[in-house]
Amino acid sequence: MKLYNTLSRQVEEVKPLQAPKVTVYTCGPTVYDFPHIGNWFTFIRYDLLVRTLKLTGFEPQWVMNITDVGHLVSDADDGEDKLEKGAQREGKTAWDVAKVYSDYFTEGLKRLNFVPPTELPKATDHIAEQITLVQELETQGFTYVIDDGVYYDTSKFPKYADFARLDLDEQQAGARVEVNAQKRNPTDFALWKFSPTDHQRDMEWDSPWGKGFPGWHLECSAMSRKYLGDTIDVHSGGIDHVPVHHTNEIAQSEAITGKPLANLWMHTNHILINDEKIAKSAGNGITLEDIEARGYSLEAFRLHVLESHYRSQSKFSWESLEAAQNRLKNWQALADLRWQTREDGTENTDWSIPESYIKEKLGNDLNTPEAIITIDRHADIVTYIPKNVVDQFVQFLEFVDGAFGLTLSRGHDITDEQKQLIAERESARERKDWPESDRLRDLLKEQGIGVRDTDHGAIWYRL
RNA sequence: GGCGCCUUGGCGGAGUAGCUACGCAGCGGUCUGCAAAACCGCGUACACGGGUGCAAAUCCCGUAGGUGCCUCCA
Repeated sequence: MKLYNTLSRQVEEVKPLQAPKVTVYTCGPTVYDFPHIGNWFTFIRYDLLVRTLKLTGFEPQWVMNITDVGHLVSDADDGEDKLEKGAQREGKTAWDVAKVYSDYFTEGLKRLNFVPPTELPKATDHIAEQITLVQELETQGFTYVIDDGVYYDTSKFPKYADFARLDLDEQQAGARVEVNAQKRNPTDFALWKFSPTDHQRDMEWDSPWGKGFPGWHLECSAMSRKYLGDTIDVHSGGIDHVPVHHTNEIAQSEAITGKPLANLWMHTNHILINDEKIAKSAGNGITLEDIEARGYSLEAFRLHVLESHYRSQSKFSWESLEAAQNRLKNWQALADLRWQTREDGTENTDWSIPESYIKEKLGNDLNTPEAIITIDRHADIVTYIPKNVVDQFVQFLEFVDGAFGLTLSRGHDITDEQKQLIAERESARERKDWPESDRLRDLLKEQGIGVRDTDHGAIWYRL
């Protein structure tokens, strides 16, 4: 199993510390609003990672955090809290908002057929661990206190710029004006923010430094350590996290443990809609509900996600989703051949061949586009399944479902009545009673069943 | 200003050197009772200019355009 490692900027073999166990940490959602499809793109790709690790013989332990603490829009004093803002918008407390959207998210994982993560820890359940972490950093001299909080002094961590290959001096030259003049370095970030004095926050906790709330990078350092130990095998997140969030996580965790936070860092690229990034202000925040409202299945959406490579900046369009849905139908038609086996025939596909090919492609930095072709090819060529290989075929379908998170193997046969209609149509055709055979074909069509005639009889498929 | 990425046919999107994926859409044909499916052919696909190779979409240099991040962000 090979993956591109942001740390080395190269494709590397995954080498877990305690194989076959492999620890995976994913930076999860901030639950202040409905996730848009760009968010789901990312999470589906981590699901793919976990599935592929399983496929290649590993036993993944997958932890994805849920950020349910409201963090400031920026570290500047005038920043707004996303959760509190969401609460204001909906006339609720930040706690209510966090609950609603975190429930929505976990429900979404099920709707999209995710492998259930081993843990889905919430930041608000790990305040004590986060405070401990700040204390450890304080003991080791990495912190300082200013008016609005406890900060991390990035100049004390010499490797700070290494991970993202930042050029701190040049960056400062063109960066926007730093609002907080009390910070020692522009890259310094809050570990613990003090509550404002003029009003009460919905979410705040006592700490050795006063009432407040944790900085937003802190939870990942605290929770990954708690659940997966000092060094994670694969740490994943959106590409936008490289220069700030993950850089800061590394600074926090490695300052304390002296060990690598993760051996391999996987980052997914973002998608574009109409050549623009997804942003609430652009009004292109499409949700799962929008997809379903247009008549597309979430399974088609999942397949659409897998059609592009996770490191490329791919595009979303309704046309592409339509194409994915058609592709899925082709695959479903192939899967439905399991109900239409024949005793005789020379068709003799060895289903272990595409299986190992798909494994090989996925194992090579999750090359889903190439893996997908394999199934297309077979969906084109195979017209029936001999009875004696149906078990192997079903096993292949289960393999595909496991690899891509689909439900091809969970299909069901058509009803006896429908089979009867097909048989009647067959005999009508033998009698050359074309009006009757066309009537029966239309009847089946109304029931969502298409029929096509081959040299070895009629084959049905779902429309 | 800094750090990156990208540019493939009507659309989407693969492809790290040689035989030119795949899905969607179009045209012509074979086949078919009609369909469907499949297959064949077509619309001369690889931003531009150099370079290195017997050979480049694929490697190197440059140009143009686009785009992401540096601020919350998947």
